[in-house]
Amino acid sequence: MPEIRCADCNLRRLPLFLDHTPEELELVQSLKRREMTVAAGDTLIHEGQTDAPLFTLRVGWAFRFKTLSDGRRQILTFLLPGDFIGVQQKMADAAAHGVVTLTDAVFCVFQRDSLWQLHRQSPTMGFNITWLTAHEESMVDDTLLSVGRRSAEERIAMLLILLFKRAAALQADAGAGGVAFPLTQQHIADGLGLSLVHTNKTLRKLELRGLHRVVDGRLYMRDVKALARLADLYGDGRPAQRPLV
Amino acid sequence: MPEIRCADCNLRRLPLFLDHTPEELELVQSLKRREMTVAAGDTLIHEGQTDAPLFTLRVGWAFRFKTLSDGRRQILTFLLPGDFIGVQQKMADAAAHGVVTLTDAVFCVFQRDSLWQLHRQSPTMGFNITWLTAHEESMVDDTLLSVGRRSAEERIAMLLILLFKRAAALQADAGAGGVAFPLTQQHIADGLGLSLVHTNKTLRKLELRGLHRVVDGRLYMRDVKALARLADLYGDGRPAQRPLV
DNA sequence: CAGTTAATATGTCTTAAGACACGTTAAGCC
DNA sequence: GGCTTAACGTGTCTTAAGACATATTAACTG
Repeated sequence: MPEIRCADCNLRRLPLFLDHTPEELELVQSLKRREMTVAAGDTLIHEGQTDAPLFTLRVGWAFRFKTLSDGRRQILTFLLPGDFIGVQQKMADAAAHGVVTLTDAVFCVFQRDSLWQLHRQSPTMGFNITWLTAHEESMVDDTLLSVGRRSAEERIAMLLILLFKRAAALQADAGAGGVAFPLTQQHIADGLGLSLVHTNKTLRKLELRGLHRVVDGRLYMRDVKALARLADLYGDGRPAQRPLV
Repeated sequence: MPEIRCADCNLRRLPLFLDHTPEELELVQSLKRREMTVAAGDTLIHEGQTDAPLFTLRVGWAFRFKTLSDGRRQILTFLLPGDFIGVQQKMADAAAHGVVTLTDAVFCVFQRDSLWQLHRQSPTMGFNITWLTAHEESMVDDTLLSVGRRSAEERIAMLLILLFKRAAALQADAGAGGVAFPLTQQHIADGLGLSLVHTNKTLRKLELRGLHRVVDGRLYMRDVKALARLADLYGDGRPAQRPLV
């Protein structure tokens, strides 16, 4: 199967992503080494690995996580198409995080010094990298607020809304018929600092109250207003337009 | 009182910070508008404010936080001298976080387009900004792991170790006689997703076990090994050398 | 097609952490 | 010297979430 040219990348057609100049696209293209197809549940980056290259997730979902030595796991963020992966590894003093796929996935793999090359050859792309990194952090900030201060119900409401919006922004029809939702309840639990059982019960409760529905790997929102009230979320929160590396 | 020239900044003499070229220093100097002195407990950036300038914390401690509408507060990170503040506000789509000082503090204030100017005029400084942003994120990642998956005792052990190391790296004697520790128990609670009362009891328990001591606004480590074991922290974790903007 | 495994579901019991109600201590101040 | 206020400390009771024990269902597998 032929690899896609950056300029032809299907993601770029989505209104979620900013337009880039031909020069910028050419630069990104020149740093791209290959594409990599990975099965669901595979490890892309091992926890503690420090020599990983940079990736852009092109197809599929994944997540970043950390674990304690006795196995307790915390998922830091979920990764969706367009997410740029590996900036933290390049910088981290402390042990880094791992990355595992949730679905079959395709990644664009960049050469190791791309981070520097992007900054050196294009201030705009350098700025975009900073943007993406800051944006990633603000997602972790939100999760930290949830895990630290929200109840189990509130956390789940929050997660459902945010993931729904992110997923909807990646498809043409804005999620009217639901969105693909490849997380198991264990992933939700690990993302919210809850136990599997309590996650199941809470999810069940919200579903019974008619707030949402998960069937067959798809998430349907039934009462976004109620979920948003629960999560103490205001603003439409449509995801901002973002760069795509 | 005269403002300090970047090249003469006392922080730059610390081994914690990387050396910068005269050109880089000149660039930073040219973007600096003024210094700003702020009293302990004052608000530097209001939650939700989007037009804040960029700052570097030069003297004192502060913290970034988010709150829910009913007042529940989560501290995201603590800020120490050398920390660069405001990148997230510039990028955030969602409501941003606030910044409040813990002690009297001095900030260097940069003009509003500095983020772009740094990238445009110096790839190295642009790269440094990305570095700092990624580093900040990895601290939030660590906290999220704590809050999501560590017990109260473990969380407190973690926080004490990390803050002690950061504070020690900022003074000449590596913290042999303890380090200044301006947090109240309420701040610790808000940083770890605990209640004030439970924080007090847990802190008390660790102190009684001889693991640490807090007297008179200073933190003394009595048994770092035991604390590190509790926190499931390995590696000496000496903070990496970092850029200073 | 029995046999295994992953995911979801539910009931019962336990516990870590929260809530509430007080005390204590130290600092600032008219 | 009382008066106020902020931070710290402690005991008792409650509760949200965890632990454990089982089912159920669906998919995969040899």
